[in-house]
Amino acid sequence: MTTTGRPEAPGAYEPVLDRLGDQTGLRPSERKVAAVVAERPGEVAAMSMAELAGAAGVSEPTVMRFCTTLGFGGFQDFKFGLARELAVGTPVTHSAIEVDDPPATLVTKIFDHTLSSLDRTRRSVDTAQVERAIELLLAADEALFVGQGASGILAQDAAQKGVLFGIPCAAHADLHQSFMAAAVAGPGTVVVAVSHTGRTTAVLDIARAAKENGATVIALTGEQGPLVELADCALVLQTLEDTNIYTPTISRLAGLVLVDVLATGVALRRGPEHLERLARMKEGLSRFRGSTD
Amino acid sequence: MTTTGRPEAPGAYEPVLDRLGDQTGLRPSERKVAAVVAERPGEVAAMSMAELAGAAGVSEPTVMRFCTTLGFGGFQDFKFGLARELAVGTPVTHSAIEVDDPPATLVTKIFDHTLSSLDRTRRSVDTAQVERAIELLLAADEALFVGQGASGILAQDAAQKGVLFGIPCAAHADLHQSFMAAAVAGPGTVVVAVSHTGRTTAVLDIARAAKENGATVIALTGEQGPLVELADCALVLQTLEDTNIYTPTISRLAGLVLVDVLATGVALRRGPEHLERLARMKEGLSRFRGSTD
DNA sequence: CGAACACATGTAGTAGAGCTACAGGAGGAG
DNA sequence: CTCCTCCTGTAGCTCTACTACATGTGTTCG
Repeated sequence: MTTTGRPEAPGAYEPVLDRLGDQTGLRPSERKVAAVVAERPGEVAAMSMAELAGAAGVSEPTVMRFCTTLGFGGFQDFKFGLARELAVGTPVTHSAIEVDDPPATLVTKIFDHTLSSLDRTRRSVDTAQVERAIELLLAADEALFVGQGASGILAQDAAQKGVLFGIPCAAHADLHQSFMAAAVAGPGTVVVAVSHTGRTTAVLDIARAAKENGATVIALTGEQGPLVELADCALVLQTLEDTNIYTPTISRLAGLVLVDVLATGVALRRGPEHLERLARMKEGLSRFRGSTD
Repeated sequence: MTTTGRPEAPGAYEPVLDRLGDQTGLRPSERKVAAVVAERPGEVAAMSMAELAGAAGVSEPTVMRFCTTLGFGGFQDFKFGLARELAVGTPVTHSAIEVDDPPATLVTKIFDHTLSSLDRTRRSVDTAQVERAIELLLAADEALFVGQGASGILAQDAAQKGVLFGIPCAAHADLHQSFMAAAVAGPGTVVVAVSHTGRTTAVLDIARAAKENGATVIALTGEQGPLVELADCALVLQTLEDTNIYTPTISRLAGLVLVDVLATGVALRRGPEHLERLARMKEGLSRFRGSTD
């Protein structure tokens, strides 16, 4: 965006609630403020300075100091940061799922966690690599999506977007088939290797085989590692630390969105007549409702 | 939450930017304000009343009237609403994808759209139906996930969460297999029928067959329709109007998150020893890195 | 065709918000 | 015990958001 200090959108983003925990560097009375904020962030977002000061049992300047200590320009700035964080969903760290949560709470917590996690992922996406991936896909004659387990589903999803990519796309359920396809690949093939861990051996083997045949390899992964080193282009998706039971979903969601970005990017660059074909196809699809989705 | 008029979190939620388009009911000079807000919402969120008035070329009370006309309590309230909406991502309606968008813009727009769309979906989820679905799954002996095309991938993903559900889960790539499975289903079987349109004939047939055999049917769909009428429990996910090329993804993402909610809900209710088994399994998985994801 | 009305807009004024400079007081070191 | 340092609250200032009122403009009806 801009490089001025004046925030265009509400400020450079650093998690607010996270920092309330490590009270190092916070003065004693400021911790009272932190406690109130951590306890009822929603209410605090609607409070005035005097109200928050009263609720915490301190004076107004203390609240002010609390804000500046946290790195905000002032109380207003702090409130916006808080509102922003609340809007995007309370990170699960602060609202861990409990065994006796009713379904309504469960829905809220999981959606919140998903939203805030996707939000963070967005900020970590390397657009240069995305651009490169789009170019590689544009130059390719065919694409092969490879992944195992959860990542396999992501690969299949990507392959379904073949019409957008405008080239033949495949994602084999069986990795042996993928290996065979990679073994006969040529310079015109792009292999998109999906692996959350970045070290799935089967996927690595396939990527390596493809590369030896002169094919291009795009890595879609969650961590640095052997797959990234091997690939011509690496899309690394940072998600929140995976600590919970239901975790792998987040990275998969982030992957899906990124595949969307790639597909859309490629489709747009293929020019107007390609987009027209897509529109016609969509129209046709909707007319023959009842057999597809 | 609370039932008081005083907003706990920043206000009852109604899209702000959407309403800037239909300028019916807006006074001429208020439209100048609306234009500025629609054009540079990010900057506006950081402006004071005087600044916005200056930017729009009107007086401060006009800005004030603009806010109240939109249904906000005042300028502050409006700013919070705006900030909230910006935080969660600008809906694509207001930042449609252009052919010449650079990748960075593409990433931002698509992520924004996804986030805001998921945000809306969250608000429309019927928690009573979620609770019912969880109960049905808890009572079941086995689960069968059915879907075609994009929804098929969703079904597969759900089936992969079988360990969480704690019962045998299947999702056949071939719908004939699904039909056969449904044909031999009994009262202990839960069929989760996934269809974005809610009128996919093949899926409907399978659901109907299962129901005739006494199985329970949970519908996971995007619209009211025959599937919902047929089902014992209907999870209807409202997403933004599907107008764009890359649309189906949103509904699929929403579906994934909801499946997450179901899986987590079921797992939690199965009791501590089930959770322990899960933890052990996860640990085992991470140790044998290199073959799974 | 003109007068009166209603509506839209800006001007003036007020209470309170956020922020700053300064002084008092508690706690620890010498 | 005394001094120094850091923390906290008091007092005051500026500018903000908001309200009441007056002016102007467009429209309708006699």
